[in-house]
Amino acid sequence: MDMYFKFGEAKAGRRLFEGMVVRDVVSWNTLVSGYSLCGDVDAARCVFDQMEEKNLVTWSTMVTGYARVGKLDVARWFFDVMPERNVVSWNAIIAGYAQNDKYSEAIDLFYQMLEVGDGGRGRRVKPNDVTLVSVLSSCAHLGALDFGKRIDRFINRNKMELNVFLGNALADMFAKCGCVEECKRVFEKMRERDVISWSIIISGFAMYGQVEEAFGYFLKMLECRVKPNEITFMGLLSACTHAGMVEKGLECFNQMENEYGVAPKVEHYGCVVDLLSRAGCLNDAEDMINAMPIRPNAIVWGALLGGCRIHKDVSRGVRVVQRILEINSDHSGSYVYLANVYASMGRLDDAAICRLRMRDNCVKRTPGCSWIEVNNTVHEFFMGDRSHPLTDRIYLMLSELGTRLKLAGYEPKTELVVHNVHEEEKEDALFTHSEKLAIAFGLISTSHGTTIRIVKNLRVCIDCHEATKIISKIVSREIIVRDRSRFHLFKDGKCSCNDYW
DNA sequence: ATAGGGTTAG
Repeated sequence: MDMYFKFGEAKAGRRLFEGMVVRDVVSWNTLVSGYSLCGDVDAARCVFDQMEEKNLVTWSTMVTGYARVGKLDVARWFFDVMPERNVVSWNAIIAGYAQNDKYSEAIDLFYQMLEVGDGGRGRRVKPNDVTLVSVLSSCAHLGALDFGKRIDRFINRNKMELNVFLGNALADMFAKCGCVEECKRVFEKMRERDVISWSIIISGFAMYGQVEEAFGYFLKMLECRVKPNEITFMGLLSACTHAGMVEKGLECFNQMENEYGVAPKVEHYGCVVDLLSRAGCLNDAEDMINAMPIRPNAIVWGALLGGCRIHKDVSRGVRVVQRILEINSDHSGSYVYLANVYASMGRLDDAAICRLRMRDNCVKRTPGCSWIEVNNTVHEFFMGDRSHPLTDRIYLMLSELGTRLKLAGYEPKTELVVHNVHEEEKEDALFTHSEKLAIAFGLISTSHGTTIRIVKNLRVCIDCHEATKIISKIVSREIIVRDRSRFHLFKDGKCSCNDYW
């Protein structure tokens, strides 16, 4: 019966169930999980409501079913009211949160799992490898290295075997938390590796712009006769993008289909357009979009727009904005670009109209956010944020940094700030960027010489990048920033990205 | 027998 459901044959599964002479709770559960597997939670719920005898499995199935379709509140309700819970029920709800991008909540629940167990009789439930996979994946997304390291110690202390799932999750956590060497160590230690393991280590090196290592592992992967997939090639292509290696990237793009039989998807085109655009090959980038066999999305055009901004190609930029707004009228980057172009030409009225249009369409820019983990707590900062308990000391540190930065020759890069404020206000706006707040907090709350690790949701801005380089020198600290697509290692006044990002 | 897990451009 579950075979039918696995192949999406819900009706056949149901017919088989109807024909059964003796039905026990297991056959009912199979029916419920079958519907849930096909994505039809409502049907699963309907069966659930008809069942007279329910057990742990029935309840857990409902938790998974609702989580799978993104109805987390309902999943949580089932989890909260179920009469007893075992490790699988906990895993179901934790995975549900993690898979719906609620990483902090997933980790909170993991803590609760350790504390309360099944809730009813106070019996503790011990996490297993499946639990840790979801928790590690959440750490990876949050960049929560300290917490990830504790999970690593838990694995070692309990002598848990690094199976391919757990090993992959652990290696990916290290890669995404700024420790490629640890990622490598885990990868080498794993007894079994699949295409996902190889893709993780390749994109791990890609995030640091280490092309040689990324392609080195690609060659080893081929030697081990593991077939690369579309995600492996995303890793390789983004390695080329992060290092500005146009020729190698194009070669890789051509080979993926011709030699390895992996058809490029819109994501791969996006990556190559980004590669060409950053390098200033705007004609080639635009030609590539126009010749694509699949429909370009707003992200592909957005990559070209980014290049127009870097290389100040205004006329192409305005043309690209039109194409983006045709596809997605909510694209905040386009409005901001256009407004800045008008403003820089002195057409302030047009700039204002553009911003009004953005507001009328209720387009919101994603607010910049940075966070830093200190003593197992994640501290989050937004631009101009004054909500942190240590705000006074943070701003004191910021102004001290400001003075020392200017002495060291730093000049605020105000050109990209909105154009209707005074020069001094622009500088203030720059100086309270979330990234600088997080760095200032890191400086006052960690001991001298400690590496500061920041994670941010957007790409690092040019001014923060310049400022962070100098800060790393004047305070003699390594500062590691993970932005939305790569790592920057600031040390002694320089950044590992060589100012290419 | 029936429930739980990892990688993807901007």
